[in-house]
Amino acid sequence: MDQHRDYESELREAGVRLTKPRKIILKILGESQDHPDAMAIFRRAVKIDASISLATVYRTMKLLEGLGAVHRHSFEGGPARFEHADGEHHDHLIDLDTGRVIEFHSETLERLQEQIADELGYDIEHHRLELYGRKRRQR
Amino acid sequence: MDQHRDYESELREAGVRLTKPRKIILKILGESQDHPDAMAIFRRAVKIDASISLATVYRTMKLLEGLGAVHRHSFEGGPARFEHADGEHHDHLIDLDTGRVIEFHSETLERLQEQIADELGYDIEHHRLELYGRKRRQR
DNA sequence: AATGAAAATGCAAATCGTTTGCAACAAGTG
DNA sequence: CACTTGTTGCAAACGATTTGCATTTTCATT
Repeated sequence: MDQHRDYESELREAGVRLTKPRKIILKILGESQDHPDAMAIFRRAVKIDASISLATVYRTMKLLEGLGAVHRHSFEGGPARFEHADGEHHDHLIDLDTGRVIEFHSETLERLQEQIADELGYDIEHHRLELYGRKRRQR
Repeated sequence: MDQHRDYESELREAGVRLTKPRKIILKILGESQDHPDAMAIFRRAVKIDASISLATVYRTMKLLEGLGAVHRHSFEGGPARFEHADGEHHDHLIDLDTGRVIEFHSETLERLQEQIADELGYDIEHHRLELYGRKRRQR
């Protein structure tokens, strides 16, 4: 789909102001390939503008989440981590040794979930699938 | 498998003392068909013994989790919820309107997950699959 | 049944991640 | 450039959970 959404325009259209902290956070999210938590975003932001506060990071993440611009993930034992909502839907495999997050997608799996919910008489609003594992040593 | 594990014996074998609070909590867990959180367990426990403290509930849940006697689930937005580890593995469908938790199991789904992890070069330690949905109105 | 060492408890204070009230401030309109 | 309103930074509040510590319990031993 849209590989490079123009979040700044989207925000403006949504009627929210394009402030300095927001621009900086948006930039950071765009450049992040990992899944940073609020504190990590805050630390990166402070390097660009020392006056940014952690509260604003949290407020901005909530705003962006509401606008569908970022996804919030609450992996086991740890603060929420974020990723910008570019790209397509995927699930996550968390490396228990490094904390690294690997994204994957399986259409079969998606359909299977829907089928299961359907059999239980439910419509899925959203779902959460996380695999926690360790790199297989050797081949 | 084991439909009625004798947790009291297991605890003793594990070298932990069978105290009054622990017996009460174990009893509550055994009788709970829902997935109570620490506060709910605490409230039920207080009815049996008014001197129990919330801290002990938390400590006991951590202990039981470590012994594999209970599973801890951190569903979206809310405190951790627990269930005793009887029965077989299953995943959860959370009713967004009522908060009710419905358990389900799919061997196909389990195998699919393993296959995906395998392709990524990982061994799954455990996983978390939660479907969030609403009851389909009508047939 | 009485003894004692070790473990477990209750309480309150501390912690972590996150949210909020409020006065000062900045964005976008005209 | 001024005004209106949204947004910020700060610090205090928050909910869930954990912890330090003095006091109680458990349970193996007498």
